Amino acid sequence: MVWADQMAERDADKDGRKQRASARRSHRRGQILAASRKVFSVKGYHACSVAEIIAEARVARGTFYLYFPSKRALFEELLEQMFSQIAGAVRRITVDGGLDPALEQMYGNVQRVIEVLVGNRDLTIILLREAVGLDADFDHKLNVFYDRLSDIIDSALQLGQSMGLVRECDTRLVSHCVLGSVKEAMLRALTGEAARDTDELARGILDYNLRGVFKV
Amino acid sequence: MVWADQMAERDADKDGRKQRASARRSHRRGQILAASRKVFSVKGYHACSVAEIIAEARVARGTFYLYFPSKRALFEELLEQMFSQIAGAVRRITVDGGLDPALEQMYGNVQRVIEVLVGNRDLTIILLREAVGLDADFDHKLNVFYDRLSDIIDSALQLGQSMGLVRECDTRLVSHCVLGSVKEAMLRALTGEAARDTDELARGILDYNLRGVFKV
Amino acid sequence: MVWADQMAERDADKDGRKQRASARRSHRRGQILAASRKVFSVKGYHACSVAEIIAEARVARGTFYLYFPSKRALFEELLEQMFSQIAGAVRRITVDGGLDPALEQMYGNVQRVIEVLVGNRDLTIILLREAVGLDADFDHKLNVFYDRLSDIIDSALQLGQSMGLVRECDTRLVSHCVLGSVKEAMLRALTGEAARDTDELARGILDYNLRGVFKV
Amino acid sequence: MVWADQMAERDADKDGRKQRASARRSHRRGQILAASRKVFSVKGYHACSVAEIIAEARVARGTFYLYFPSKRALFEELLEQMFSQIAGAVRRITVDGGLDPALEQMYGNVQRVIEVLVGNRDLTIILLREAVGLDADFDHKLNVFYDRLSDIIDSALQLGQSMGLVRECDTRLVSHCVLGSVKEAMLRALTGEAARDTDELARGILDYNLRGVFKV
DNA sequence: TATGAATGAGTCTTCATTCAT
DNA sequence: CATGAATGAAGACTCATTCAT
Repeated sequence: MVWADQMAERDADKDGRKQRASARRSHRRGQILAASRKVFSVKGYHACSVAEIIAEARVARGTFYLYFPSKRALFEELLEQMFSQIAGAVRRITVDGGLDPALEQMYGNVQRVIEVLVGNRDLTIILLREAVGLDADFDHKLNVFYDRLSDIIDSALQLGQSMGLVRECDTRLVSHCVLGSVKEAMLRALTGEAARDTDELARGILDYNLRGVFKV
Repeated sequence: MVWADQMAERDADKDGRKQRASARRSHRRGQILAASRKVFSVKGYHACSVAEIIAEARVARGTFYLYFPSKRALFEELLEQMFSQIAGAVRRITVDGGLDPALEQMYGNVQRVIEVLVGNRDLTIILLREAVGLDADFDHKLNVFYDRLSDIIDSALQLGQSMGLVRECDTRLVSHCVLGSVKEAMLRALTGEAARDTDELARGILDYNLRGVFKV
Repeated sequence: MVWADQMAERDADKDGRKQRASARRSHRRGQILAASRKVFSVKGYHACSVAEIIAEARVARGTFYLYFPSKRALFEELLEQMFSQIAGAVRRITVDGGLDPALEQMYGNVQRVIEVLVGNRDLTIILLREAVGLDADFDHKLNVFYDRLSDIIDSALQLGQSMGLVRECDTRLVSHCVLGSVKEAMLRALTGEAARDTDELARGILDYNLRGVFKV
Repeated sequence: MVWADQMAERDADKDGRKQRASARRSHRRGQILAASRKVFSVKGYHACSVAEIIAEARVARGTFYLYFPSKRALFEELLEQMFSQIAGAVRRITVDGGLDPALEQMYGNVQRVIEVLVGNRDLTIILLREAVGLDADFDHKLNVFYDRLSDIIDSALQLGQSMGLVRECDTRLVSHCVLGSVKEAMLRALTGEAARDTDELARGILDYNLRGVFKV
């Protein structure tokens, strides 16, 4: 074997090792992330200690801090995941073509969000139940997130108004109402014992938001 | 002054002292209750220590435990207060006379609740933000409370349906939506910097819930 | 009524008041003393709080400190009572006449002590069980007391030796043994459910101490 | 070095580390146990705080709770040690051969017990002075222990009676006397400044118990 | 990289004692 | 004298984080 080959092989080795190491690395992270998701969703942030997380993850105490700087940071990352997934599911309503797409787009948004929430039951419960009250800084992050969501809703409403679809109203206030109705309905749907059909949920929530409870 | 008079006077004295003592007693309770309401609403249950409460209340550590068996019990009492006030503001819709009273009754409920919430800003924030995640037992209490509210809404919806006022829908789901919309809207209204007009809020929230966002 | 008579009457009044006051005073003390004796003997010094004592005595908190400078001082006084009673029951053996009086004197001592112990069951239990371990200062007092008792026993033994009644032995060591045997036997007798006959106890303990367990 | 060897070595390493860790672990326990033994024997259970124990043990607060669930549990373990050592030193008297072994066996028991007590001076002082009055549950344990000892003495006495060695007497009462005499004599011997010869002590105590104080 | 023993700041709670009425 | 509300020092215990191996 010539020199160059040896080098090449060594590099390959190194890469392999790195990849393996990296895979192991992310594996560890995943272990911890998954375990914490499970534990947090059952007992809540405050009621669950690092000890419980590492026990569930079958990882040593030190290892935990090898991958996460603190319990709080881990929690933040967990929620960050949710943020991006939900954010990814929501798309701004556009009016650049198609027939009556606005409504369909809204429905799509609602359904996609619900799917994300249902698909990440544990994370959703965490997000909806107690992602609040950790400290001022954290609360701020959460507010920003919900503000973003509510902004999207707000602008959709305004768009609807300009299109003559949405009635006269305080869109700011109504966007909060919309957000709240989705949050509560979903939390109930996820924590209730009976599993609900995603589509039905989406349809029910959307109907409520569009038409209210009145007959006419 | 004869013996009987002296006794009577002494008794009066004693009663007077007792009354004053009792007044002081409840005053202290009030001090602590108020201080904790303030502190909890700013920093949250977990982030605030007994030390902070007694500092705010300007009361000694021992005094705290003279009036409340534990930090947790104090918190529970705070929420219990809210529970009863809100519950007291909500009245079941009745149909035993009057013209179109149902709608007015709903409006009255919404407005009264909002008034209670606005009038107890700190408590409301505590209730809406983090009265959750303390422990299983406490969560249960909260759930029971919200269930009761949502039950009241539910039966109002069913009544409305039987009267032909409310459209066909999953009243259970919709009651959660209604509850959620009120919770979120109120939390935003109370934590936002701009104070909002109670009446306007009530009207906006009610409109949203009755008619949805659609024009027609 | 003439002046002198009035004065006399006033003085009598004053005395009467003083006496009554003093009687009340000692009455209060007695109340507290009795209550604490009861409570201490059941739960022990550390396990019983001032709150329990005043509850049992039906006396206000402040009143307690009107009669006793501290919980600890009260306890000391309780034991002091025991000390003097026991000390009063023990008399030095004398040889100044009578036939074989020494033995009878010993028996008398043992029986009188036992009577005191039995007659003050609560105090005895307190004294024998946990009058130890409060703090160095207190332990010292207790040691002094027991040393005095054991000294009395010691000198009785030495006297017995000089009279040819008591065998050759380390009287110091034996005096401790004697003391210990009485303490343990009495504690068992008093805390055991079956009440024992005082005379029988005295006889049994004395026999044991004089003749040991051996037949010959 | 082949793979299997590497693995073996790694395992050996791991084992080695574990063993060392375990050694360290028990070392820490020992440190704390020793420190508490010292502190407790001087100041007593109640008068000594966890702070003092960890100061003496030169260990952090958390470390204490790493090895013992509570101050009380530590204390219990300390006494448990004594229990088993003393219990191990006492053997039932048997009559299945040898010449006059019963007496020698008794002497052996007494001496072995005394050796244990002397060899664990601190623990003995703790046991004899204030292993009482902590709480009902603990007192019970202690009573059970002493009952066991006194039972052993009792049955030895009964055996002695059946063999014609021990005189007619209430063996129950006498067994308490014997126990008490040993307790008191040992406590005095251990807390007195002058160290005493074990053998002399044993002989003195045994003589006292067998023959009493009388000459004949 | 992985481990888990060690750390100590921080928390809640108790209770003997004081003092204004 | 009597009261009991108020005090605050002191205690036991927890748990997120660090670090030597």
